Amino acid sequence: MGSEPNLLAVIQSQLKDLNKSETKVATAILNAPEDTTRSSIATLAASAGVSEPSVNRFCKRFGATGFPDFKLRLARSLASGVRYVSRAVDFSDDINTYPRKLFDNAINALMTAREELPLSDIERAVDQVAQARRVYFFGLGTSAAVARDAEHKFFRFNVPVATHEDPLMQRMLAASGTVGDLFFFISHTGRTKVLIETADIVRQTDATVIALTAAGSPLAEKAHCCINVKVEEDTEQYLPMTSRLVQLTILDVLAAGVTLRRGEGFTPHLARIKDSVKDTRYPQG
Amino acid sequence: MGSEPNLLAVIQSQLKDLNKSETKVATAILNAPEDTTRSSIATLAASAGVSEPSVNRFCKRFGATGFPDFKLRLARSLASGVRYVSRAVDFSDDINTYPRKLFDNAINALMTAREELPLSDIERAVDQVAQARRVYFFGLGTSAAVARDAEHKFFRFNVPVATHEDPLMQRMLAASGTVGDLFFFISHTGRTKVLIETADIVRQTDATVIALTAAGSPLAEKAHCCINVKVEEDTEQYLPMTSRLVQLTILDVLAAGVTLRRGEGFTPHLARIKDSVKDTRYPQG
DNA sequence: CATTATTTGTAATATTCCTACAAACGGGAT
DNA sequence: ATCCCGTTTGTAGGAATATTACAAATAATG
Repeated sequence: MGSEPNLLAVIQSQLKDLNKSETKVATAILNAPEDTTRSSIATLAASAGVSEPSVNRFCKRFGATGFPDFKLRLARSLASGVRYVSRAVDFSDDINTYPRKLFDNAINALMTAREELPLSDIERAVDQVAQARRVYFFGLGTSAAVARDAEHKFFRFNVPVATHEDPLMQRMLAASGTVGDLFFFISHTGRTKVLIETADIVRQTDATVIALTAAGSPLAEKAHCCINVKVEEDTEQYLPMTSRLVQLTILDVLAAGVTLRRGEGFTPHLARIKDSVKDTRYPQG
Repeated sequence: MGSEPNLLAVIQSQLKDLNKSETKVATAILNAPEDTTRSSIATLAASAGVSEPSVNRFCKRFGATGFPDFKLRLARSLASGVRYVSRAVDFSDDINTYPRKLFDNAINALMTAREELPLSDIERAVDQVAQARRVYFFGLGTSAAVARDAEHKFFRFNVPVATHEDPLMQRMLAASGTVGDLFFFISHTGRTKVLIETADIVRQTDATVIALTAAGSPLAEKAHCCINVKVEEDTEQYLPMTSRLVQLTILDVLAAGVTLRRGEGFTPHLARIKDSVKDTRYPQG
């Protein structure tokens, strides 16, 4: 199920390429999207000041099979998070708009990712992690924080785990890889030179490379197993925000997968780890 | 917009109170909710093995005015995040279910948070950060990774920013705080003793304390300004997953807020920082 | 076992939607 | 300006879809 981009946004963006009656229909819908989902084609035609077939043609123009299908898509769009047509925060935003926009973007990214989860890649990655003798999480910049988070998750599986932000350290460790070692690269762009070079070094050993990065990127090419994160983000202009949320969630998925692989007998071990921090906290309530 | 409870969940929960044909309809819908939104009442009636009026009655029983309205509600439910009634991953899950569950949980947490954004707290926090002479991000465990991420975001504002995971270091820095210093505490539970003690130490100075943590927690009490993250998560049994996503997104919001506060003249500065890493990457394409 | 309440289906009706076609409109050439 | 052609828009009839009224069947109760 390829989740389409927000329908309202699409209509908005094509607004100037529409003819007269289509424009009328478009503005009517944009003005009252919620109502549109509840109205009949006759009602909408009336409130737009056009005939019913015009509405029908409008719907087909936007990929629907007809008006009912269009309403369904619209309802989905409205429910699915993003309310603002323009997603980027700009200087005309204020406290009432930009927090929502950012949350909308985050939600949208996760929903998109959810629809296109590379389940087989995930499964292979879980296998690799579950079997690994040692795991390194390497990332730079924003992804370094993600790598750190991964470390916090994966040490629980009784596998030595390490994170390093120092590229030299990363290279040397990469060169020392052997069978059973797993190098887990995290990168939003997949085009960071030093990371790619390091991945290259790993490939000259018997160790395994997993990449959590953009599909088709140079880093993805180097990996034995790549989990593609496809997030449309204007990284050139803004900071990567949503991509790291997706990355973190995918790491959660991997961790859950390894837990399931370990089986029910493993839960006491996890519980012991949890218990160990109990005394560092004030009790609830 | 009061987000109604998930329609599938409602149907599921009332399943045993339904009569024979209603049960048939319910199971048909639960088995193929996506398809249902696309089918006509005749199709659904056939696949459930009942008559059309039975389907219609079923729809009305669940609050819809009729079948089309029901489909609309169903579409909304499907789009709006959580699909599974039970959210926790357990050992009966497999690759086809647990990744989705985890994503559902993440999306749900963000949607919930979006509906209850503490805008005035956010605004105050933005003020504080924008004016600060120096900012420290303190977190432990999972929140340490969040703090690290925050550091990566906020150094761009020409304010000295630091993160420390060492509690002793945190204490000493806390004690050295003066007017203009901002100590930003990040914690899921808000009950971590050492963090709270450190916040206490800050309060004995002229520095400011901001907390990104659970409402009503001991840590929240210590803060001049607290941004409450209300995420229902069974932290006792599982690891905090969704809460850190919300925290990260809120930090994005704060960063955006500070950017807006700095004004349009500040963008060249941000662009310069971005440009500085350009040569570390292979060009796109 | 009869009676009544509930459930379910049939068939007719009402609503909604779509298609074919014709009229109106607009732009370009003579 | 006027004719022609392509596009746009509306009208009207017909098809699909959904709803209602009612009757048959089933289950529940005394």
